[in-house]
Amino acid sequence: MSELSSKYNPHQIEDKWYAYWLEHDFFHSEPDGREPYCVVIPPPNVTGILHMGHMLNNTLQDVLVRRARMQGKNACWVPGMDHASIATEAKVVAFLKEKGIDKKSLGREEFLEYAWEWKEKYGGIILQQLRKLGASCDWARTRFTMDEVCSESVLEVFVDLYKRGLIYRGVRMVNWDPKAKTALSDEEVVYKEMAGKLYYLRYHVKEEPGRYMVVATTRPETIMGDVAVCVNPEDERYHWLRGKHVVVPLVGREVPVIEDAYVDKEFGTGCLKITPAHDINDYNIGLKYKLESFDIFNDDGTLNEWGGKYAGMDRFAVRKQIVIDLKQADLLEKEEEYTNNVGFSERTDVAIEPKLSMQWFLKMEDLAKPALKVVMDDEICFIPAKFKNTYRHWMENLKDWCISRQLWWGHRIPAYYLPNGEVEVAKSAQEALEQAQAKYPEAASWTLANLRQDEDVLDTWFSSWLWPLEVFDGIRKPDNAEIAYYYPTSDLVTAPDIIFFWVARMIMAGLDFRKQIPFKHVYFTGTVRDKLGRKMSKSLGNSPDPLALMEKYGTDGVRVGMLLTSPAGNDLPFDESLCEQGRNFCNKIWNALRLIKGWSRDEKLEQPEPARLACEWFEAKLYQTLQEAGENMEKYRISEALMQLYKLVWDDFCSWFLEMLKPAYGQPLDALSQDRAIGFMEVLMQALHPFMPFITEEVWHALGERQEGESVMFQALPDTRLTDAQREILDGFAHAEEIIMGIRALRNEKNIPNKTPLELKIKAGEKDRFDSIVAKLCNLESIEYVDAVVEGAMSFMAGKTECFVPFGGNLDVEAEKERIGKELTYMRGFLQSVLKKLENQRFVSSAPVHVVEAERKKQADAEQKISALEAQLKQLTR
RNA sequence: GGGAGCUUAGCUCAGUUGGUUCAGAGCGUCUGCCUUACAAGCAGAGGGUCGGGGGUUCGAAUCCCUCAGCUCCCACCA
Repeated sequence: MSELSSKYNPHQIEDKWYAYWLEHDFFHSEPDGREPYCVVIPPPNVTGILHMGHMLNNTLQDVLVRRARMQGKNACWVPGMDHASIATEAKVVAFLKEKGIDKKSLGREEFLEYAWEWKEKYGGIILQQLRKLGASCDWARTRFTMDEVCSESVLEVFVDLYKRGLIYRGVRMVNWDPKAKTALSDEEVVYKEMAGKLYYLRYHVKEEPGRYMVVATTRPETIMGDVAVCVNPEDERYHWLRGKHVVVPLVGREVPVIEDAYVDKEFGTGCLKITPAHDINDYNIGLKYKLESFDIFNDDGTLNEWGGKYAGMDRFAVRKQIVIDLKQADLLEKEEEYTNNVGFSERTDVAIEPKLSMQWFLKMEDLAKPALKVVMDDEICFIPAKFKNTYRHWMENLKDWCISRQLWWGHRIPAYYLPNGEVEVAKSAQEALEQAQAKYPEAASWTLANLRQDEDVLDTWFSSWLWPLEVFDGIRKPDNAEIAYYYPTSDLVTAPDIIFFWVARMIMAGLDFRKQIPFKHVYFTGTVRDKLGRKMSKSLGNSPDPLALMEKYGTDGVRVGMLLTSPAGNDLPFDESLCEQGRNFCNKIWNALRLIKGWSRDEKLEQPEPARLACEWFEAKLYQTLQEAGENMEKYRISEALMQLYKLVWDDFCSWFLEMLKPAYGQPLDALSQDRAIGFMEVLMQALHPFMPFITEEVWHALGERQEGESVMFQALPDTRLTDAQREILDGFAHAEEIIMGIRALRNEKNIPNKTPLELKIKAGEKDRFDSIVAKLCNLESIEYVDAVVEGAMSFMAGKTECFVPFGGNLDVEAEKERIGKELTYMRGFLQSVLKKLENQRFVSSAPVHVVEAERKKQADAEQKISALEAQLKQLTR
C-alpha cells in the first residue's frame, strides 16, 4: 500500500479520532438495562497541570473503562476537579500580588470574585490535557467540588454531622501555616531534615544569685513564651533546683523549675524550656502542670506584643537578632551544629508553627469502625492487598479530624454566631435564624444582620470524601435514578499516599451517608520515579512533561511505555526508553497493516496448504492468549496482560503467522488467507484498544469498510474458548517450532544464507502436519523421513527427534563431534540426577504419583536421546 | 523510636497450593543480516549457586529461624 508511510505517524490520527469519539458521544452514559461499570476520577486540583503521576493513573483508568465498555457494560467514567482550597488560594493570592493587589485589602466577597474569575480563566487545563491522553471520560458529567451540587451536599453533611454531635469546636494545638495563615491537618505537613543550631541558654536562678542552669533549644526566639523549665526528676544534677525559680533570659520573667519524666536526661543539658503555646509536647506538659500559656506569634509568623522589643519582626529574623542580643548579655553559653526535623507546609513550603487555636473537629471513632471492617473483610478489595495493613494501622490510631481552614476559597462553615453568644449550625443564615428564634425568646427581634457566619472554610477533603456520592447528586437526592444505578462504583484507581486523606474517608462517608461502600475495588498505583529512584517532583525538576512525551512518541506509545512496567503498587522507575518501546510497537502494528493491505489479491487462487495451517494455528494461539490476557485483567495484572498481547502481536502474529502466509516474491495472495489475516488483525486491534486507543481505531478502520459511527471500541471480542482440536494444534506446532529454530540456528552457525535451499531428513519420525510450514519458513527443498542416521550431514535434536541436514561436502567433522560430545556430557549428567532421585526409596514412596511418573519419563527421554547422540557420534567417527 | 514490605539475569519485573511445564519475560548486551511490511527491523546467542547463613522435607526461589542491605508508612525528642 504505497500511500501508507513506513513509519506510524500518530499526530493527525489522534486528534481525528478523539474528535470522532466526542462527535458520536461514545463516552456518554445514561442508566439503562445493562450492567453498569463506573469509575470516578480522583479529581485533580483545579490548578493542576498534567504530570507523570496523572498520566499513569488516568491511563490505567482508561484501560479499565474501555475494556468494560467493550465487554458491553454501560461504562461511565466521571471526570471532575477539586477546588483545592489552599493550593488555589495561594495561586490567586500570588496572581493578585503580581497585579499589586493585596488579599487583605480586598474583602472576602471581592477576593472570591477574583478567585472565580481566575478559576474560569486558568483552571481546569488538566481536563483538556486528559483528552490528549485519550481519556474516555463522560465529559457531560464533569463535576467541580464547589459547584452547586457539591457545595450544597457539603453543607448538608456538615449540618447533619453537627446535629449528631460528631462535629464540635475546640481549642487545639494545630499545625499553623503562617504563609497561608491557616491550620493544616497532620497529613498536610511534610517533615524535612534541616541543618540548624542548638543554642545553649543561661537561665539564672532567682533564689541563688550568681548560679544559672543551661537549657538547650533550637528555637531561642520562643523564650518569650517560656513558662517553666523542666528537668527529669531522676536527674541528680538538678536536684538543687527543686522548688526554685529561674529567670528567662532577656525577658526577665521568673518561671518555676518543674520535674517530669518526659525530659530526656541525655539530650542537650537535660533541661527543657516549656513553651506551651508553640510546641505540642510543651503544650501537653503545660496542661499537666496547669501552666499559663503565652502565644507570642501573630498569624503571619511575626511576633506580637508578647515579643517585647521584637514585636512585629518575623520569627526567623528574631532568631538571628536574639542570638546576638543573648551573646551581648552573656546569656549564650555556646552554639552547636544540629540537624533536626522541621515540619513544612505541603502547599506553601514554609515551616509550620505549632499554634493553639479554635478549630472545628470531626469525631472519627464511630465512622472508622465500619470502614475498617469492609476492607478487612474484602468487601472492598485493595489491589495489591498489602495496603490493607497500612489501612488498618491508620484506622486503629485515628485522631479527630480538624476540618476548619482559615481561608476564603472553599466551603464556608455554616455556623452562625448569635448576639447572645450562642451558635447555630444550619444550611443557610435564614434557617439558622429560624432555629435560633425557636430556641431563644430574645431572638424574636433578630434579623439576618444579627447573625455572624464563621469566617473559616472547610478542609478540601471534607468535600472530596463525598465525591462518589456527590457526582450523582446522591446526598441531596438519595433516591435519584443515577445514584441508584451507578453506586457503588466499580473501581477506584489512586495513589497509595492518599489512602488516608481520601480513600479511607470516602469509605467512611459512603457507609455513613448511604450505608453502602463507595467502590468495590481500589487499585493503588505506584509512584513514578526517575532513573535514580527519586520521586518526580517540581522542585527536583526531574519530571518529564507528559505532553512533550506524547508529542515525541505518540500517545499510544507513551501509554504502552507506562503500562508495561507498572504492576499495581509497584513504583515505576521511569525511563524514556520505555516510551521508545511503545512507539516501536505502534510502528510494528502499522507495518503489519501495510503488509496485509499491500498484498495483491487473487480471488481465484486456492488457499495453499501452509497458509491453511497457519490460519488454524494462529486462531488457536490467538484464542489462547486472549483467554490468558483476559484472566490477567480480571486480576488487575494489567502490565502482564499487555505484555502477553505485545508478544502475541509481535512474535506470533508478525514473526510467525505473517511469515507463514507471505506469498513468494511478486506473487498474489489468495483471497481467503487475506480475509483471515484481516479478521485476525481486527481482533488484535480490539484486544489492544483499551491500551492503545488511537492506533487501534485507525488500523481497525483501515482494515475494512466501516460505516460512519462505527468504532473498534464497541466490537466485542470473540468467544475464545479453545476446542480440544485447537489445543492439539498448539502442542503440535511447538514441535515444528523446535525444528524450525534448529535449522535457523544451524544456518546461523554455518553462515548459510536463507536463499540457499536445504534438505531435511528426519529419523524415525512420523510425518508431521506442519511439515509444509517448516519447509516454507526454512526454505527446504524436501523433508524426508529416514530410518538410519544420515551420513555426512549436520544434525540437531528437536526434542527427541533427530534431524539431519545434508550439507554439500565440507562438513566440519571435528566441530560436529565436539558439539555432540558436549551435548552427551550434559545429557549423561542430567540422567544421573534423575536416576539419583528415582533410586531414592523415600522419594518414590512419598512423592505424588504424577511427580514420580514425570521423573521416569525424564529418564526414558534422556536415555533415548543419549543413544541417539551416541549413534551419531559413532557415525562421524567411522 | 513504632509498623509494613522488599532483595530472582546488566536494568525493570513475573514466579498461585513446596514437585513435569522452574529457574522465566521484556528491555539492554553480543553475533550475523540493508531478505521485496517494518534497521523504530530480521535471525540467532550468551547471561542468575533466586541477598548471606542455618533449619524443616524424599524434594525449597517458594515454609521456618537468623544476619545483612534497601524502601515506604506512622511518630516528631528540645
